[in-house]
Amino acid sequence: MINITFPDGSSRKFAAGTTPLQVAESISPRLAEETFAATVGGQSWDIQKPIDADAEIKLHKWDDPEAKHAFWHSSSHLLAAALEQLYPGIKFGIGPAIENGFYYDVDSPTPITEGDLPKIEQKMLELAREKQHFDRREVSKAEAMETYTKKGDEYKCELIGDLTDGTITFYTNGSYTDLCRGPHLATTAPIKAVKLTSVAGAYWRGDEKRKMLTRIYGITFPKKALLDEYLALVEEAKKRDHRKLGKELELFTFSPRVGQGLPLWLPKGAALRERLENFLKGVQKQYGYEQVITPHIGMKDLYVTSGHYAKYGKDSFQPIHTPDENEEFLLKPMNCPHHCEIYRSKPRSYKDLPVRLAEFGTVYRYEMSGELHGLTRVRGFTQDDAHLFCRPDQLKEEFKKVIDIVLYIFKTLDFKEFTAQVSLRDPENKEKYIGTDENWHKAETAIIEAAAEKGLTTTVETGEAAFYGPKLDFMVKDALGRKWQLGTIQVDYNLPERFDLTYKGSDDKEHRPIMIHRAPFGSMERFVAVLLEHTGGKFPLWLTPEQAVVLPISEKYNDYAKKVAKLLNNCDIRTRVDDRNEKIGRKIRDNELARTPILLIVGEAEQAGETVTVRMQGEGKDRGAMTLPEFTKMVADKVAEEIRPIADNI
RNA sequence: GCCGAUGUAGCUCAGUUGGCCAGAGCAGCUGAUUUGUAAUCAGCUGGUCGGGGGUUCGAAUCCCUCCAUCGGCUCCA
Repeated sequence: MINITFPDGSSRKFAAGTTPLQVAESISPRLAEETFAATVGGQSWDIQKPIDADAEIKLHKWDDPEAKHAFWHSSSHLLAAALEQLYPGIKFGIGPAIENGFYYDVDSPTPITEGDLPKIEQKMLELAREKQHFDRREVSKAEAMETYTKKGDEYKCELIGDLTDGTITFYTNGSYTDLCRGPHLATTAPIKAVKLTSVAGAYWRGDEKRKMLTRIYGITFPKKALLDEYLALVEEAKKRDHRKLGKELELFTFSPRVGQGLPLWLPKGAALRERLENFLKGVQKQYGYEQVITPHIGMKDLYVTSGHYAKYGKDSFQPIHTPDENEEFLLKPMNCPHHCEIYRSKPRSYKDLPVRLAEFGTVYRYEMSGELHGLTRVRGFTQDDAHLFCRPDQLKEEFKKVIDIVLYIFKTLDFKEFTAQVSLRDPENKEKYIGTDENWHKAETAIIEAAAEKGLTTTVETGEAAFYGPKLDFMVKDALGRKWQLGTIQVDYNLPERFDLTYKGSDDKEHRPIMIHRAPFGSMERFVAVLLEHTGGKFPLWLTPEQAVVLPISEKYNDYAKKVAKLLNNCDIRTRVDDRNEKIGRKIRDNELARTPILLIVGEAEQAGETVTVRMQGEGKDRGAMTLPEFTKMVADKVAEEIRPIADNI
């Protein structure tokens, strides 16, 4: 007999060799049906794999990531099984479970296109209904190699070559056998709904010098309803795609004549962006930042000095040709070297620090054409950049203040869920980084303590630090639960060294300042994209390009409408008149679709009473008539509610 | 950059066994209507069918090439 301990601490005796599935069955048949994976003694475990010794057990139902992983991994084998029947001679690369579903990389003798996916789905469902068992078998390296050599699958042979003898397992379902670590479902029966989402090319082992395989992406569910839910979410995400909304709301556009990845901001987009910039400028001013302005180009030597030129390679930089052949300018790929030169422009005393230089600096980076994507990946973008030069004893305090700014921004823009990642250096590979152990230790401690003192929940990633210092990155979750990386705060010992930045200490000696790079938005482009997808284009009132539109019932009231708009604009409420010769229903429809937050309807009654009838976006009906003072107060209150002073938030 | 798909009016999209002057809806313009809470009616304008080259009596449609857009390019068996 063995002792099985459950997560709640209780334990029961079972015969040795009992499987997690049998454990589940002993509790309830329903649980057995819903259990897709198990963790036994801290290790992921097939639910049909016998347990031979005392162990702690955790049974995973669909909502656990472990269950989804086993479910999707098994699904990728099911896909492979279907492909093997439909495309004889097909060879297989890898087929893992991923965050949303799974994929399999294949080398098919006949091309597979999107049009083929439905028939593959059908085959998968057919095989799933056969309730094929997943059988696990340990094999020797020699046997594994022989199997795949015989089969002529060079990809699997290569994988086996990298594995250690004695750790290799095969899984078989139906007539299909695959090299796999597992774990898997007990049978294919729970796979009730299948959707193959796309086919794409993918390099074998991600190496662009190697052969390109066909990657088939898919997702499966234990219930049809879950698939429908998933597809609905995908639909919603498509509706909120910032590229689509950017066009619909006339925020930005691209032109091939200007160039790939170079966004053109339209009037409304520029207004939105300007408002965001002013918001951040206002916050930064309160924190003692000073705005600076630096050119869009710099001498090549500047970037050689900073080390960026060597680090990123010359292909990332755009040369600017001038009549003088001896001059070489580059388009500015980052602002830091320019700000270092500003720091250097006069002698600094320890009393002057911290020096906080901020700039909405536009930079240019030559991303590979296939990497470009809407506003999130572009070749020219504006960083909400700032560089703080401080003394070692100020580092932690400065870092905490930057965290405050980031948190204030998230709160004001309604990003309720976010995580923070601390990236440290890899202590095993110190030579990859520059700087002394002492400085690294100080900087890492400062970040960890600052984050803890600000009450942040952080994950720590060792080896993810920049070569010049540790950093803290913020990831937000948007309204659809998708994660985006936004702000970043980085400590840098490198540039002060390279630019020989100093300050005179109280001891009358020269000291080296520490630099903090930070960009709470990341870039204006990326932030606007994330904000668009987060809000679905329904921006908060303080931020939206057009706050109110006055809708005259007929042209007879256009003059009154214009008067209202003029008065409101004088009160800094961004207002326009929709004086088209259209019926009121039409005007409401168009302006609702344009996501205008406030519609003001004016006709006979309003004109006579000097009022406006207020209809808020999305409410479906109006709130009745208000006088203009009442209305402006309502707007002011709402904006004040949205954009609270920093002091209220930290 | 590479693999695959796509590119027709400002927008969304029809239009392939190659065949009369290339279509629709929306937007725009003109006129009628003067309207009370999600599309008033009528007329009109608008396209080098992504660019260039080729095949053909004839090309949006077939071929080549270039450009752009979209999906993807280790979340390791």
